[in-house]
Amino acid sequence: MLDIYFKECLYFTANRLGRVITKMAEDAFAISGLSPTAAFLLMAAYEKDGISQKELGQILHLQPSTVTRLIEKLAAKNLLYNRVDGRLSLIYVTDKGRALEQTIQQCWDQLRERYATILGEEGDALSLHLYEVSNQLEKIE
Amino acid sequence: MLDIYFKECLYFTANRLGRVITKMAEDAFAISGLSPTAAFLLMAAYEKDGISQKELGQILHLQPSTVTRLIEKLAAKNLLYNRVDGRLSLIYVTDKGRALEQTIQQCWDQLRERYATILGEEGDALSLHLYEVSNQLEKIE
DNA sequence: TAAATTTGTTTGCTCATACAAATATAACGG
DNA sequence: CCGTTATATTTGTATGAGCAAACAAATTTA
Repeated sequence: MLDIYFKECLYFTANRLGRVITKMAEDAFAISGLSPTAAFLLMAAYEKDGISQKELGQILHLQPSTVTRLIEKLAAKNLLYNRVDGRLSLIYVTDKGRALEQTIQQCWDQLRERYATILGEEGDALSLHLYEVSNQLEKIE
Repeated sequence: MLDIYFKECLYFTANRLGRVITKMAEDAFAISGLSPTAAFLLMAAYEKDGISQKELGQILHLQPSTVTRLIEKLAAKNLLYNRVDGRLSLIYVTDKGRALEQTIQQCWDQLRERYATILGEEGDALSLHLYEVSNQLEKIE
C-alpha cells in the first residue's frame, strides 16, 4: 500500500540505506575507537601532512563546522593536532594517530568485505553511482 | 587520490546522498511546516486510522523511540493524537492534520519533480534499488 | 595605507535519530 | 490464578551533522 510510494522516494530510501550502512560501519570501526567519519578524516590527514580544514571538508563533503568538531574530538584523543597558520588551521597527525593507520585500514576492509558478501561487486558500482548522483543533485542547487 | 577510495565506500556515498537529498526534501516540505519524515508519518496515518506506533515504525523503518518523538511533535501541533489501548498507542489524525493532506502531497510531488529533472526516470529506479539493498543488508545482521 | 570585502574557522544552538533502561500491559505455562 | 516471559511504548541520554552568526586573517580597492 503506502510502502510502495515510499519506496519510490529517494529521500526515504537514501536515508534508510544511510542508517543501515552506518550501523554496519560503526560496528566495523568500533575496535578503532573512532566513528567511521572520524576515521576517514584521519585517513585524509595521513595522505597530506598539514592539510587544511577546508580541504578536509571538500574531500569528506562536510560543512566547515562539522570538520571543526571532528578535529576537536580527534585532537582530544591526541591523534592529531592543528597549527594555526594565518586564517588556516593546518592538521598534523601525531605518532599516536599514525599508529592507528593499520587498524583503520583493517576496519575499512572489514566493512567492505561485510557488504561485499551480500552485494558482491555491485556494492562498489553502486557506491560510485551514488557519488555521481550526489554530484548531479548538488550542481543544480 | 584519496577521493577515489572514499567514492567506493558505500558508507561514505550513501550518507552523502542522504545529506544532499535531505536538504532538497526539507526545502520542498518547508511550506507544510513539517520535516519530511514527520510528513511521511502523517501520510501513513492517513491511510489507516488508529494505526499503532509499531506499524508506523515498520513502515518508516525507524526505531520505536524515534516514532514516539515524532508523534509527540505532531501531537503538539495538533495534527494527530494518540489513544492508549492496552500496551498499544493508536494514532488518529485530527481535522487539522487531515487538512494538510493536499499540501503534503504537493510537497512530495515537488520533491520528486525536482530530482526527476536531473535524474529522470532513473531516480525512481534508483530509489527502488536502494530499498532492496537496504533489505538485503539488514537481513544478514 | 586605510577601508571594504572575501575567505577560513569557530561557537552557540538546533535537529534527527538512536540506544539502553524503565515501564506497562499482555500472554503463556503450570 | 500466579509467576514468568514477551511485547509495546516511553524516557533519559548521546551522537552526528548542520545553520547562522561571530570572528580573524588576507586580499582587494581606492
